Amino acid sequence: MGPTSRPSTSPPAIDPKLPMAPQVYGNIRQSILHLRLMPKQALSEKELALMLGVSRTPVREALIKLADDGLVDIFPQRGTFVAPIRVSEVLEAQFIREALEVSVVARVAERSDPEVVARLRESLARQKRAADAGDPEGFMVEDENFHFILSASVSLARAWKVIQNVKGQLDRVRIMSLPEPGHLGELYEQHLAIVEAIASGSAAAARKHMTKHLQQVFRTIDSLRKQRPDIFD
Amino acid sequence: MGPTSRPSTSPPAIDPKLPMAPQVYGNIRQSILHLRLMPKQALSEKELALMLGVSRTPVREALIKLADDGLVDIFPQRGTFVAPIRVSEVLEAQFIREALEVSVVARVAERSDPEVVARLRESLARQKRAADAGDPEGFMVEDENFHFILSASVSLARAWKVIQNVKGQLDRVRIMSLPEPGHLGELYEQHLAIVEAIASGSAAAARKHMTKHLQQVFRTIDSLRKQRPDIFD
DNA sequence: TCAAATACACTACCATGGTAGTATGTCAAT
DNA sequence: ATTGACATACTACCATGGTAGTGTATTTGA
Repeated sequence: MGPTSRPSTSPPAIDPKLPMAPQVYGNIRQSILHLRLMPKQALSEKELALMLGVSRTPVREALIKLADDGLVDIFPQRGTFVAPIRVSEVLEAQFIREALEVSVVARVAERSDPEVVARLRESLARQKRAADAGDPEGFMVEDENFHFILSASVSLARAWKVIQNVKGQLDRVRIMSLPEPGHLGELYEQHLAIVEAIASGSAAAARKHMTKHLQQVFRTIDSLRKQRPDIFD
Repeated sequence: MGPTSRPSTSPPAIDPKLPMAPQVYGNIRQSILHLRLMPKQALSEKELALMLGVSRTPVREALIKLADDGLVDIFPQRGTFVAPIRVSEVLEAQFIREALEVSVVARVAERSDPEVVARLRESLARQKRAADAGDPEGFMVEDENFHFILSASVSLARAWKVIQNVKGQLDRVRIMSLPEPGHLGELYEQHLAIVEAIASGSAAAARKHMTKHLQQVFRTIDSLRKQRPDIFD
């Protein structure tokens, strides 16, 4: 691989000027979500600290937060392990996310702010480009941004934080299914329908389309359990 | 105060056999919610560690988690402070809680499990006793339990965790308003209506009554802002 | 050969010392 | 009287050593 080629998802380097703990958290989290750290794999504070070039304290703090997210299991005095993909927890994360995002998008549709709609349409354009180019990584980033715009536009920062946290349980299956042919286009169409509902000021339609969009993950889980039964509970 | 009198809410003692960090977290959290630690008050790792008889590490970990809950503000290299009651954050917490609990109770009503209804009625009986006795502390405990039963009965442990976390923002105002005359009875009646809806299997009615119940806090905020403007942002 | 006892390597947890960064109060210079 | 430099006293953050508890391999007993 030449210096110009971008690794599929390189773990971001650690900046010694910034607080270490959040960076370590983000780094490990991304590694788990992208399955560089495989489910059930043992993680050791000492080893991670060595790899990331920091001491054990920020690593420990990061692992505690990841345990809170349900992405790692900490067994006191025994060890810390990447959490297996537990279907029940994925479904519960979906339930929580759906409850929140549907409520959020309803509020967005009630306001139906043209400036917000414009920003959403810009995001849609970028999504279309990524989908047409067959760029799952790029699409993923813009997908995140799309959903962020919704929460932020109605000043629900905390809701976004909660969604982000529980979404970790969903992202591992979502990321694995992204490369499937036609999938990106499907997601784009669903986003489009949501924006149209918002633009028309119909909270009920926005709710409906968001619900359908988020329940897409059910199909993803089914197909994935057949292909990769090894990484489930 | 004699040895038989129970302090209104004594901070639970630290058990050296159990993991310290969660105990410290719970202890400080309760102190904040019950306003023994006042908004904007400075907290120092060292001082808290000394008071609780533990080292600074578990205190630090507890404070990090409390910062995540929005109950303390950590300013790196400057200090940690009990978060003021920010109305915008209280309202957002209400939004999140409402979205989740309404979805939960709808699911509970869809199932309408008689065994669950029976457990809810038992909780109602205990609430009534506490309300009639004018025991806000006892009512509060049973209130928590009531809402816990709802989430647990449909196997939504994570949802309960999320609700608990964001509810911290609401509890400070809720706890202050509990002693108001007639308030306990009101809450009891609202709980009762919710249980009736569940028993009749009407998800729509359950949603409606839960929404109304949770929006009670709006009135609480209004009256409290007039009485105690000092503790708001 | 097999079971119980032991030693070992490993863990997360807690305690504590060092460091860089920030606020405040003191004092000199203008 | 006001401003600037400097010393001091804090802070959160990170590094690291010690400890009790846990699995596993090894040895010891028959």
